[in-house]
Amino acid sequence: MAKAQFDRDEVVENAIQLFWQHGYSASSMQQVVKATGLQPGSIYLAFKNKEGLFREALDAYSDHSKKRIKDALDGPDGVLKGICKVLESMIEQSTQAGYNSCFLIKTQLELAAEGNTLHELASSKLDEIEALFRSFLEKECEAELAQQRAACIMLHIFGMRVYGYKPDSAQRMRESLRLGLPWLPWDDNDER
Amino acid sequence: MAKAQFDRDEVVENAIQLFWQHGYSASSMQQVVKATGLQPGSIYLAFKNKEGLFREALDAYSDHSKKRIKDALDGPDGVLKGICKVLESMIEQSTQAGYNSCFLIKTQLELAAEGNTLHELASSKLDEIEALFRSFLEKECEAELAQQRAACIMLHIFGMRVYGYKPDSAQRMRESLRLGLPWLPWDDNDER
DNA sequence: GGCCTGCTTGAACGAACATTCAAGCAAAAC
DNA sequence: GTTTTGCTTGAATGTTCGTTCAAGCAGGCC
Repeated sequence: MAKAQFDRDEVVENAIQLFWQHGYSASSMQQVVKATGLQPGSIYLAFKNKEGLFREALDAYSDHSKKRIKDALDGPDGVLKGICKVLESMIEQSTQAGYNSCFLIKTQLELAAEGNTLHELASSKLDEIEALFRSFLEKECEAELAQQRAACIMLHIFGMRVYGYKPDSAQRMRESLRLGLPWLPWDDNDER
Repeated sequence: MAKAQFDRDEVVENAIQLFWQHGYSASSMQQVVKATGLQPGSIYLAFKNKEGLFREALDAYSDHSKKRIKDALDGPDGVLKGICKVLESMIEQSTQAGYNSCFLIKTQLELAAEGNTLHELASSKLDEIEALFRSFLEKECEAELAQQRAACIMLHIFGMRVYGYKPDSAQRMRESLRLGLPWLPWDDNDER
């Protein structure tokens, strides 16, 4: 018997790039074939169909995101400082050429029709990220406050993921974060 | 010569509903034909192509949005109170069945490829809305502060337009707004 | 060595896509 | 009343879509 001759993670990584950039509907299987280097038959055997590959790409993207957040919040400077770093890195991303918001948010908006399973998958992944912030915040304050603050963080993240398309918006976003999340230990040196 | 036998505004309004719900790529001309009641030939004569109709829909949606904001901020209770009302009405919208974020934001994210003219059109419309808030705020405070506050409002609006998909998020959004925009005259009676 | 198993290949499929255009038609112009 | 003008019709166009599948192929197993 022959084992799969491709690296599944690498294929999924390429799929993330394609789907993240163009969205679900605007990514054709022809583009997928080109981006992954696989032939149609191999893709359909390994992932069942376009939706299966997309689902796996969304999963992998979400895992990366959660890992990055966990690592930052588990870091030596503590939870609150870690949150600041995560938020600042998102601002940083928005200044780079080819900035593309967040794959989960784009998917949630694109496939927002009621009951669409990919929309719901993206929503649940975003919920998990909010739950992640909440669980870390519960080390710092009581449960209800932690939940409210996690929601407030998500609202600001969502805002930045859209506002980031505006050129030269980084400074404005930094100011807004300091105003909207005053309980975070902002470093004024960051505020160039 | 025969004049157009359809009501252009009505057609555009139907196009808004379709494109707003499904996005640009996932709306087929067949669906457009059904939604508008026009035959393909009439659509192509009147709007040139799918992109032309979409552009006109985006224009009309943006005009409606700006008008609603202007009316609220010109209202008898003053600019700041008007802003509160606009924001509260957005929270209200998110609680309704079939909630669908904001057409401009969805378009900006869906067609985010560098240089896409529809992406840029949506971006410029969002900029105009920010400029609208700024011009009204300049009646209340100095220019630089007005600009910063307008940006902060937009960030919160963007956040709500995404966070609103989460069930039962209305109360959390109200709290976040009061915390993030403390210079607005919030009515505690609204805070059920 | 010869069979089996299961991945790979890529041409082919029907369906759906955006768009076109010749023919039909009705109101305006004279 | 006749001609002209320009919107409407809807079948047809060529392309691209997601997906399938028979044939090819190569390592694992006896």
